[in-house]
Amino acid sequence: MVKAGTSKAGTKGVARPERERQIVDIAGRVFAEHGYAGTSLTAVAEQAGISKPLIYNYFGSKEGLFAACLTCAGEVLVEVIERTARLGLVGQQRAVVTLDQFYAALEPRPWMWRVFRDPTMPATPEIAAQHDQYARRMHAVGVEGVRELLHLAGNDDPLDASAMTAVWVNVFDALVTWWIDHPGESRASMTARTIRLSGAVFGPMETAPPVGPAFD
Amino acid sequence: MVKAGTSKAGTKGVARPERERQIVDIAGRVFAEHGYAGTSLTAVAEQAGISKPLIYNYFGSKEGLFAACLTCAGEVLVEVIERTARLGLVGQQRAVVTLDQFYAALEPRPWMWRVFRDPTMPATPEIAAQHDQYARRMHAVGVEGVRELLHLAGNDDPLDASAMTAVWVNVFDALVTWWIDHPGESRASMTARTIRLSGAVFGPMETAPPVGPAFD
DNA sequence: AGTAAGTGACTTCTGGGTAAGTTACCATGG
DNA sequence: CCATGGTAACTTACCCAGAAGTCACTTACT
Repeated sequence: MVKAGTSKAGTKGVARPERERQIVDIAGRVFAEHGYAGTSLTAVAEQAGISKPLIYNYFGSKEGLFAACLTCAGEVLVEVIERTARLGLVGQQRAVVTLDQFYAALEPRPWMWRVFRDPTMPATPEIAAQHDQYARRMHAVGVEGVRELLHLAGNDDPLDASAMTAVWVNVFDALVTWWIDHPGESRASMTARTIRLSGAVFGPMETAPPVGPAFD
Repeated sequence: MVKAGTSKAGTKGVARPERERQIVDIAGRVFAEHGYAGTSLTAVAEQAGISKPLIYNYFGSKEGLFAACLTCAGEVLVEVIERTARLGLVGQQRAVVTLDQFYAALEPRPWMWRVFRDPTMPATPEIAAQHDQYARRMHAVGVEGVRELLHLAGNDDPLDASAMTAVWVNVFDALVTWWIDHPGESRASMTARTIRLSGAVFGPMETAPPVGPAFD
């Protein structure tokens, strides 16, 4: 033994699963703020109050840590969008309710959205495949709604539907990002704002949408 | 002298201003693809067919090179948006014409948009101030148009206008990014698509917009 | 000859990743 | 109730590739 008592090694009584959740949450925040490429694991470890090797112990690599964050984000976001789609709403109502559900899901962890859309995420096949899987499922739901809208306007061009879906996703992005930049706003006030803006653009809705808790 | 004739040093007959433009153009492309944080100047130099010290000679640092790209992008984009605003169009027409002008401006250098919105750009005060300056001017123009739209709907909330502007900017972003991802599309086909989508969402326009060359 | 354009070969430092060890918890057997 | 060893949680101190940044030098044009 060397100078017993001076070393700070040794368990702190935190079990692995809890510590992993903790690290993913911190890392997600840092990834969201600086992007994958701009993030150093030293900084993450510092923020999390632990040492770098522990991260490697649990996640294997920087990419592995990002993959964990991506899985966390992807699962939540896909779940929300697919569940909301099953409500069977259409048009403006569908849009507003989906946004409201997103706000609810992102309220505790706003970093999820940024991580999912990080343009600097690693370009490896593993990450790409993982991201693609979630993106496809979300895109499929989005395209379905968009195609219906375009069809009503007499447009069945698949490229138009693709572009329109991109627009729609970015509208989400704008509102979520705006929300992150205005931390004073609650989920409720964001949803109210969404309804006002939607009304200003498309005209007011006939019936109030069934906005409620995240899980009905 | 050491082994005269084997060295590859010496001018290649390219004047500094031209070489600078060249480097900015290449660097812009690389920054756009990998983000500032993910880009190495060695790679840029390689792509440009020159050596790294020349970049440092002309731009001082990696940040300086990025600043040059940002200036280039910011000037062009602000000029487009302010000039288009002066046309005095409103509503749907204004939106479509602005987008068309953006497509025209970005056709030769699509990287400008990505560089301007790079989330990994250096967080130094200099860069932040520079970016802010351009962003403010663009936002101001956007907010002006948006406020009018909202006012017509009886909404004068400044926060609503701010959020709506963010949405509007991201709609741009979506279409430009979609375009970058679909290199087969020309500016003309993008504008046509924009008009179709705008019509599907807001209803067809009464009068055709005056879409023309970048400079009238 | 003077200067602008240009480079090879360095130094330095950051950040991903690792080896080897330290400490606390927890089961057992006495 | 206490020693004792096994394991899981943790750290310090390091390696090393690659990228930022620099220096001394060379070549071509005028």
